[in-house]
Amino acid sequence: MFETLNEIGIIQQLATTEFNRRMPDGLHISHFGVINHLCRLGDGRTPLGIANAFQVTKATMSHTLARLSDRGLVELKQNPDDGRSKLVYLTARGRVFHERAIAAVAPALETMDENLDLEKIIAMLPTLRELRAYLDNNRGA
Amino acid sequence: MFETLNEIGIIQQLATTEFNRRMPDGLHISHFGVINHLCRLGDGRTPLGIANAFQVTKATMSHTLARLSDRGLVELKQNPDDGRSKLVYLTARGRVFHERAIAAVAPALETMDENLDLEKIIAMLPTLRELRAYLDNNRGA
DNA sequence: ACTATCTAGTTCGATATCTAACTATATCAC
DNA sequence: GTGATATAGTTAGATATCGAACTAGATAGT
Repeated sequence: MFETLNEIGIIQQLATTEFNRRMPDGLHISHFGVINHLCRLGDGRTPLGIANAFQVTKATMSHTLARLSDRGLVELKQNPDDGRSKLVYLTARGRVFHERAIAAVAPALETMDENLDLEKIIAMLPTLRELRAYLDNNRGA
Repeated sequence: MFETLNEIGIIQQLATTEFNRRMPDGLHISHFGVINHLCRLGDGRTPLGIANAFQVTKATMSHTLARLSDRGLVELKQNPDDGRSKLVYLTARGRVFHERAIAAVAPALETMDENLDLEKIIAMLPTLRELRAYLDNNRGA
């Protein structure tokens, strides 16, 4: 178990560093993650909802969204249904960034698909999801 | 592929945060990693060798070792065979820390073993190692 | 032997993340 | 309705990590 977690930690570190290098405009993969989430699943989501989707703290998401907002890639509006809350919307520039980021990363992903046994990698997904769900449900326990 | 990497990233984040909370003396899991490495495989290794084992930069390892040295958990000596290099040795306090850290983390790992399908998790190891090796060999490519 | 290149380690600046403390709004109990 | 508790988001402080620039020592080519 420890062995597996260790391997996962190293992979994540290598992958993150690699993808960060490829991100346009000096942005971080976490920024892409948020934009990608909003593009794929639709915008108008709350910061907390996005934080939970990525399993980061709301403080971290607040920071990430502030950066994205500074760059004009997203816009935060008051939630009309809840005075405490905000809703995050993509801007036109945000959608352009999404396209460019995908283009920057896609070649590396394709090369990986060609050089690794994709079937085995996809076969790990259910087990990885179980592991994630367990860790999520037992936080701070 | 992206899906899998994303899942791995989230697992690593949750696991790191969780284990960091459990580390004695406010130390970080990366500190434990180094001490554990030296305990299991023997000390008297170079900083760069340890950095490569964990796939972090030498700058990061320099920082980590400085912290461990401040706390008296390791000792850095000049390498008699190479004037540029140093060798890292565990202190008695370092070995005590190792015992305490193991004790702090073991229950959580055991609970995981009981609640998850350990066989499937171990079965992922070869594929994870391939993935790690690929990323390692294609850094900055 | 000398010079150019490579390697080991450190230092510096930037940044993503965490926890903890704070503000403001919602909800619930009575 | 009013007060206690819970939730959304922000801010402050700490730290691990990275890349780049630097120093010092080793190695190779001529």
